[in-house]
Amino acid sequence: MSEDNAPEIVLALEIDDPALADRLAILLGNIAGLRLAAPGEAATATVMARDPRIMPEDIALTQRELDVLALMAEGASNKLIARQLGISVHTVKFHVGSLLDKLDATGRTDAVAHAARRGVIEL
Amino acid sequence: MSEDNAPEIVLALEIDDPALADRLAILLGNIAGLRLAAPGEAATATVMARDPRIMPEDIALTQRELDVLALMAEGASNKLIARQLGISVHTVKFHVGSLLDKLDATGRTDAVAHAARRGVIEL
DNA sequence: TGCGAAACTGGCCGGGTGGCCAGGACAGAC
DNA sequence: GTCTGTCCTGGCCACCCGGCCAGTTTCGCA
Repeated sequence: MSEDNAPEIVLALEIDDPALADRLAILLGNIAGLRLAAPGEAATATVMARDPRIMPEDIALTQRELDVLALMAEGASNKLIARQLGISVHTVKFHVGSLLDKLDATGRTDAVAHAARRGVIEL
Repeated sequence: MSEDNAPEIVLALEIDDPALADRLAILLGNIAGLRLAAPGEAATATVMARDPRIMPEDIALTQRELDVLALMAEGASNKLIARQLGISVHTVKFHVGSLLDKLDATGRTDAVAHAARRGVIEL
């Protein structure tokens, strides 16, 4: 047992392609000393599709949207963002609306999560 | 088609920690349908070390709080979380309140960002 | 057996959020 | 000129969120 100071390795799958993710999950599912991370669980290592994150430069966010997004990620409210950027709350809402649209998110929390996943912002 | 519609999966290891890389190489080395990439070879997916980010033994979150947190990270509303977990909205709010407190966050967006930063959840 | 922690539920309410409508200023491309 | 896109602003409104009060049950542990 001297060897077993090594704890189980927990692998997180971060793969968009469902087919590939499935195959990997099956292949990696039954290996002693290794298991897949439960959703939301902290992992030892991550399996990612080739080309970590920065896939395309798609999403095309404007500078102002990036400003707003960054502050959103800090947990700032619309009012605070408005004050920070020197614009009105209405304008902030406008940008937030655009972000929800472009990031295909249902709310600001979802927007930040999506953006982080895609590498648009760094948490 | 005996051999498959499913081509071999090639995994690249990008892990700095030699001990961990070794263990993974051994574990992943003998799995049918999967092999490790030769140096420089194009891979299907990559295994990366999780950011050494501050790992938390600290932040003691209860199982229920983790459930709620995971759903929050998906952008779910309190109502949706309640339905998902089969509990009332009030209870969800109760757990969210605890999370904001424990994670030192000002709102749910901030809570998810903090949790992700600290490795409590995977985005 | 009592005690605390965790989980759960309710009501109430001020303020935040997001969707909708409308508009204007200003740049660059056609 | 016209047109398109970005950025900016306003009002209105239904809904959501987070914080406050209160309570119950269930569980393990001392």
